Amino acid sequence: MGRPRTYSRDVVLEKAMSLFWRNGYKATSVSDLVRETGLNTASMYKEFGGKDGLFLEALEYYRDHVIRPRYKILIDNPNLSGVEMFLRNVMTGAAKAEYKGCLMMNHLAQKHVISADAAKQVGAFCAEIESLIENALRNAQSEGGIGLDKDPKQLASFVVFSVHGAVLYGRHENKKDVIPSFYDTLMGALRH
Amino acid sequence: MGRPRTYSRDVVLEKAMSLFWRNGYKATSVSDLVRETGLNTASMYKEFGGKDGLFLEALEYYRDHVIRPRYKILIDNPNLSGVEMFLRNVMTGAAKAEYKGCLMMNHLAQKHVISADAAKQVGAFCAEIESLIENALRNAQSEGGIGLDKDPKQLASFVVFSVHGAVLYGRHENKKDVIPSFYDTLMGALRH
DNA sequence: GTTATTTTAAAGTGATTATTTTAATATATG
DNA sequence: CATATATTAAAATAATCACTTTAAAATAAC
Repeated sequence: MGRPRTYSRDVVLEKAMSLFWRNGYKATSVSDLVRETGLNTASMYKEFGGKDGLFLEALEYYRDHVIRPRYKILIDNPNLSGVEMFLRNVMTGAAKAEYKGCLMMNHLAQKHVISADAAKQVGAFCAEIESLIENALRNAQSEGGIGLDKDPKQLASFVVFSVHGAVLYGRHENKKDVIPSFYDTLMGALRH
Repeated sequence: MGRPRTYSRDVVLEKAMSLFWRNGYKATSVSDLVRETGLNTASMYKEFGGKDGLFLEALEYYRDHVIRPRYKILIDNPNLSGVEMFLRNVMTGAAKAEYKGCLMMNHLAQKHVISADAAKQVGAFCAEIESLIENALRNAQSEGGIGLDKDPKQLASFVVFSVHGAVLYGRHENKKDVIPSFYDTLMGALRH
């Protein structure tokens, strides 16, 4: 009952995500959000509670619709080749001209500017990837892909650390051509 | 002649730098800046032209007073041990609890929010470090510290890429203990 | 078709944003 | 001591900030 809404929740979240991704939480205003999403101000507060709530849901949307398909590769291939493919994807992505970084990791450099809930979400997101990679590396080790002297947990942290590097380094407009070469250097570090 | 200023330019820049470092450009307001530095609003605009100008000078202050002493180690030791010491410093720094990242690299994730001049400054800063490391690695190669099959320029990019990783990854409050171990993994990647 | 319910459009909220202006204050020079 | 010069304090600016309120509009149930 009542007047039907004219907006699609997913369309709104998709557009809000894009804005937060490109400009960051602080530099994205509520008027930017309502203008770009088409969502009415009152409806935005009714639906998401405010800018913080919309940001939090945009983070979840990003995780579920942008990143989850990307690390499906790690779930389907929980082994060394899964890690290889994942890391190669990250590096080729970061080498693209219009690279925007990662919505989550971008906000690590502005952690105290976002809400505590949002910061927690960012941490959980990175931990989730790290544990997927750890699992893959553990399998890789038992298959002989990486040496028994290695610590899969530590190596998984190192891989995610490298992803963080790509997220920031990929923002340099020059330097784009060298990024894919990091893939080989990193995989060498995993094996040796 | 005229009324003497009651502020010290360096003290103002030091405090402004701290604010921008901790909160980022966008989340640091002019009223924050005048309150914290003690500098009067009118004097701020007279001396620095505005928030953008103050930020730009804070970046320069950071480069000259915070980072330059840190990569003096690369100038005094333009070889493999210089790179080792530099990288170890970065990793132990990023592992500290109160780690704030790098004022310059922090703003890579919010590049379009800062002025074009500031963004250029950030790029030049990273390029400067990269060329110092390249020089050190070139010497390391002729001294036999790293193999002749390696490309010093590419390795230097990889090292700076790793510094970017530390800057972001170091913002995770948990995960602090694993960061120093990345040093060994990275140095292994340089040698092998 | 009335009523209850929900969303919309649009104006209004006070606080904060970066920046400017006005006038008082403090010094160096003549 | 007067004057020129520069910095100060403090008020004023218009724009934007996140957010709220009011009332019109559109539907479902009765």
